[in-house]
Amino acid sequence: MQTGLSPQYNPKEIEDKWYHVWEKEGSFHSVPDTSKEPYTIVIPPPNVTGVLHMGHALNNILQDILIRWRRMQGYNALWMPGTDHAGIATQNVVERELGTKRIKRDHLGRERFIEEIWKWKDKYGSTIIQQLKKLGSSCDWARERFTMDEGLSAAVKETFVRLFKRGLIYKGTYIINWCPRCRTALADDEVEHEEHEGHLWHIKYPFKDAPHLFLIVATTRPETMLGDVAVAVNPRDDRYKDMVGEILTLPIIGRDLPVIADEFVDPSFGTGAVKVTPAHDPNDFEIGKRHNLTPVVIMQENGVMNECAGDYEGMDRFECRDALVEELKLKKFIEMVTPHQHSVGHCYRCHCVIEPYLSEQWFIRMRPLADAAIKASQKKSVTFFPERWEKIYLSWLENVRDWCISRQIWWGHRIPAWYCQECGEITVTVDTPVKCSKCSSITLKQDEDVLDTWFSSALWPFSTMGWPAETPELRYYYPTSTLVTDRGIIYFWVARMVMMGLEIMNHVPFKNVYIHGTILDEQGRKMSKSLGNGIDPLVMIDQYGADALRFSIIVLTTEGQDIKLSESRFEMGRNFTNKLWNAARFVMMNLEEKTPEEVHLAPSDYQFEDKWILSRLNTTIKACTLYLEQFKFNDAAMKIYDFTWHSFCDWYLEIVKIRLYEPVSPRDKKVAQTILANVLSQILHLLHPFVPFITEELWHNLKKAILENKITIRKALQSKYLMCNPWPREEKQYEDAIAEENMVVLQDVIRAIRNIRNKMNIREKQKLNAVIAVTGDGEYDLREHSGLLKRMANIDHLEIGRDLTRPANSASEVIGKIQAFVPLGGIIDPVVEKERQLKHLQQLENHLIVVRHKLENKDFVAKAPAHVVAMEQNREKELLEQLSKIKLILKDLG
RNA sequence: GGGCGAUUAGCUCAAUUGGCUAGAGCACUUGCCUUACAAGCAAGGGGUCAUAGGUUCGAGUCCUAUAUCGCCCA
Repeated sequence: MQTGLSPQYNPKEIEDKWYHVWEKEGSFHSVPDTSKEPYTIVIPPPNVTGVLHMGHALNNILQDILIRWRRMQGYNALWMPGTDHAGIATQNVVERELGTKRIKRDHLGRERFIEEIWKWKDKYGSTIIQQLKKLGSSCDWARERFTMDEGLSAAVKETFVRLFKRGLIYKGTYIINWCPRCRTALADDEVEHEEHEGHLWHIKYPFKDAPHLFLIVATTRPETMLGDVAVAVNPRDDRYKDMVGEILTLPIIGRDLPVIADEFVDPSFGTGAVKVTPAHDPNDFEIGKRHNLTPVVIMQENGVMNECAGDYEGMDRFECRDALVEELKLKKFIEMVTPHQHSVGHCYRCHCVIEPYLSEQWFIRMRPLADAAIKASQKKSVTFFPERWEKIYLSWLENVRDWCISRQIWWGHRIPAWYCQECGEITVTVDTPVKCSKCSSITLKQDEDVLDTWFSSALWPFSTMGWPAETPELRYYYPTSTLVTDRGIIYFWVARMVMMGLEIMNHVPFKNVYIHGTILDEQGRKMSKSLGNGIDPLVMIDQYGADALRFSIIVLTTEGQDIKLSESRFEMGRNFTNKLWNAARFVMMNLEEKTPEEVHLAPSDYQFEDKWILSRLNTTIKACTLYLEQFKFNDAAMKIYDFTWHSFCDWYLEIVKIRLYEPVSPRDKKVAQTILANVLSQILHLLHPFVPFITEELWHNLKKAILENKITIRKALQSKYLMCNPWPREEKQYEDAIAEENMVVLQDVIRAIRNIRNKMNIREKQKLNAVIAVTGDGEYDLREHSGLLKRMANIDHLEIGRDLTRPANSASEVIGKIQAFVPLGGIIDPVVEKERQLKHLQQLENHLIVVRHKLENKDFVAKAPAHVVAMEQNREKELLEQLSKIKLILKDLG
């Protein structure tokens, strides 16, 4: 018996091989074909700077399962891959690298710096793509896109121009979030808020006309007082009512500050009087507008104080804070300092403290776009799985503010707006204009800024399909079917894609959104580089194999819950792939015939166990398909796992060994071989989306063995590769409830006898005799299955009959209406046996108490459904019968 | 401050929408290298379902509080 397969599964020998074959054969490639239904997923494009982490792994495994499954189901499945140019992140990476060579981007200039980034991208940008391939991702690589490539850039420009013309994009001067390190504006959701232990400084502002009197304001950011233009109080605050209209003197600087009244001021915060710094605080900006105050900007773009900061010019903002507080203390302007916890915004790219900053930027008017996106989910044009995420999506859309889309960096899509140097007119067009649209001057200068990366990502579902060109792809694949992503980018990406899809394409970009959990470490913390608690998926693939990684991760993924992960969890997947490997090895070893003959089977050829395993398989196919339709990946995986291991391997393989080793007829052996091959083949099909490599490898070996040995396969071996074969279908004719019920009884009896063997210290190899007594009419004709029973429990002489009595010196077990007696003669340990029986007696009595308690409750009998009552009554009867049997045995034992 | 999620076996998680004695993987105990697999086989042990009330004939499941932990938003 040789199969050429090693007794241990070695993933390294096969994974790369199959990936290359699939790719070379174009198996991942999809082309529009109106005779087939499309199933489309666009990948959440990873950053070009990215390196595969566990979050990516989970995200892409889920997508690959869906794509492979739908492809097998006959859909024209497209998984559109690509990467994101990640403006700020990529620019930071390249700047850092140049920094090691003591080169600054300002020295290089814009064009040469961008050249450097492209060079970097060409060199490292495909890292994560190669890593996705290691996972087995069946993306259509021929269609791979990059958010900065020509087509996508055209889509960005076209969208910008359209939105501008529709009045949805405007330019204006507002308070935005400014990162002094990245030297750019950020959108609201690009700011991460963290609670900080800070201080509340109470500062005395003297009255101009009475410098010995003060009004005290409280602030968490004292350095911003340099930009103060007023002090505001609540108009209903009696403490300050009389002071409204008075003039204060800004300490240090000496600027006049009017005391103004504004509803916004919360009388309970601090002293109830707040300094107003319109250039450095969003609320103050609004107050400033209401009161016609001129903002004073006190900081440069790099966080260094400017000329308006007086003596503090040239000082970093935090140094300035310390120095200024010192000076205020010295000059007795500090009333008091109290500890104060407040939330501080940080840049999501560099973690630097964000500065609210007055600046002229481009914005998208969000209200109309958000309203459309809200309607889309309310109408279920977009459905979230699990559905609770819809609320998160809605709450953001309902409260969204205008989106600042301009970034003061160099790497990205340059804003298609040109300024006339003569008349100041702004021309917004897709193609570079030659002259001003108003005065025809040719002195045009393009806006220096680039667009937020998420602007281009928002177009991803249609820009990747060729839009703005009217491509067959766009018509065929849009809208896409499912989006799979992490909850972290519901705002950044999912909501914005919906808005842009509706605005530009007049249709949502995807029907379903599946939000999966976040991968955490063993202690439930997020995996991060700084904590060093990450698990590298590539190391895990190297150690356990990609399939083991995939299967383990999926088994742990329950309904969008977060996943606590440790390295040892991958053993589960490895053990399973090894089990599968060996089960297949066993099947193939036993298909081999010297002179194979073709036999066509009829259902009448099937033995009991054949009918049983086919019925179980059928149930498994049905459940697995249903679970996948509901995005219950782990239930689907567990179902096949359980069937493969605990039905097929533990029972079917063991039961049919006798038919393979000592066949009663060549035909019956052939029957067993055929069922083995067929069931294994179906298992490989069901498992393929989860563990693509090992299943493809085994299926090819199996296919070869099937053909060589003239096995009639249940399904024609259609495709060249398993990945292109049809997904198994539920077939009613294989359903066999009786076979399933009977097998449960047989398994119970076999386990009971094995238990006796174990408890009495009798080796497995030693044959025993057994007497099986069936009470009453004996629902199960055990005699029909006595062969199976004898073999599986290693019984020599077996007597089966109605109401047989217990032979002397027997160990016994009660299994429902059946009693199994194992005569042990001198080797029985009466003490152990009595203990066993007493324990069982106790269990049954406990159960009886519960059942009787229910039945004695009149309300239960009256109000519970009849079948529930009948069930309990029946149980009571069974329990009483079993108890009487055990009591009899105990009496015998003395 | 608001919202969401979690709390079930030593650990990590299930439980088909309220109805059999709450399941699985890992870990544990006992016995096995039985030629598919020791990454394995066979047989076991292990749970006051966070707490307190409530609804119901019946609650891990529904409701109301409370506690602890986590995430998001302000």
